[in-house]
Amino acid sequence: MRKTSSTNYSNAQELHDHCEAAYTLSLISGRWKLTILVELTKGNNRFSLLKQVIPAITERVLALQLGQLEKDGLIIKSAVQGRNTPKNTYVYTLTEKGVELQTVINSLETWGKRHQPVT
Amino acid sequence: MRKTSSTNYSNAQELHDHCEAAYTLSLISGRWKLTILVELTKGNNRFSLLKQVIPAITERVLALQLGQLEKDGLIIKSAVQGRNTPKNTYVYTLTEKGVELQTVINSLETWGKRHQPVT
DNA sequence: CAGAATCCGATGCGATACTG
DNA sequence: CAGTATCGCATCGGATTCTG
Repeated sequence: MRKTSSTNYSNAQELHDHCEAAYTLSLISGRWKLTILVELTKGNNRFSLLKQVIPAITERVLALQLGQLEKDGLIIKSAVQGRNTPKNTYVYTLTEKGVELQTVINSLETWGKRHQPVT
Repeated sequence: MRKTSSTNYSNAQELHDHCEAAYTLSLISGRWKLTILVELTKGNNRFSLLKQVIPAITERVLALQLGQLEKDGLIIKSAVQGRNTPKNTYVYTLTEKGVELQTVINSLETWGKRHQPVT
């Protein structure tokens, strides 16, 4: 439920409408989104797998960010047919859009490697 | 004044420490930072100029984001010597790090151009 | 297995008014 | 000119508990 009337909202909206970079940025701005995308490319494509490899994330937030990534068309959630255990199992896969984000992530990473202050 | 004890904070910290991409992302994640960086490359390098070309931003937020960009070493703020009007005038210029961010911004923009749904 | 529900603290951004 | 101070609302992310 968004307050579509707030200046906050409309500012963001307008920004995304005429600045492609800002739009792209908004899709990957979430604490765990980059991590999730990376893990998906590694093949960790189920909810429980993601939880395992990203221990610090809570189920709530994982579900939240997966939902946003799906809504934004970066990933697809599909049900898995288990023959004898047809339970609620899903796999998350990257879409074409999601795969092409790799380029962006790479450039973020390259810049970070060059300029992140040593800790 | 940060609550360095919160999980929220430490999660972010650790993420930035071992994921270069997330670190880079954090530096440009602010509603107006991309816009500011772009305007700086165009030569709109003073506080009042930035206000003019980005009418929707408030002075508070402009000062805030300029401060963060400076703290992160992306821009430098330097005083200007007016001969007869040596008032408080400053120019903001991109550092080497800031200039090299252009590559990243370009890739964000390229992706956005290809994939942003038409409105 | 894959979440939904509820609660809450931390942060972000906008509005307005004031200042060296 | 270039901010700072105070306020208030909205969003984000974490903790915990419950469910089809």
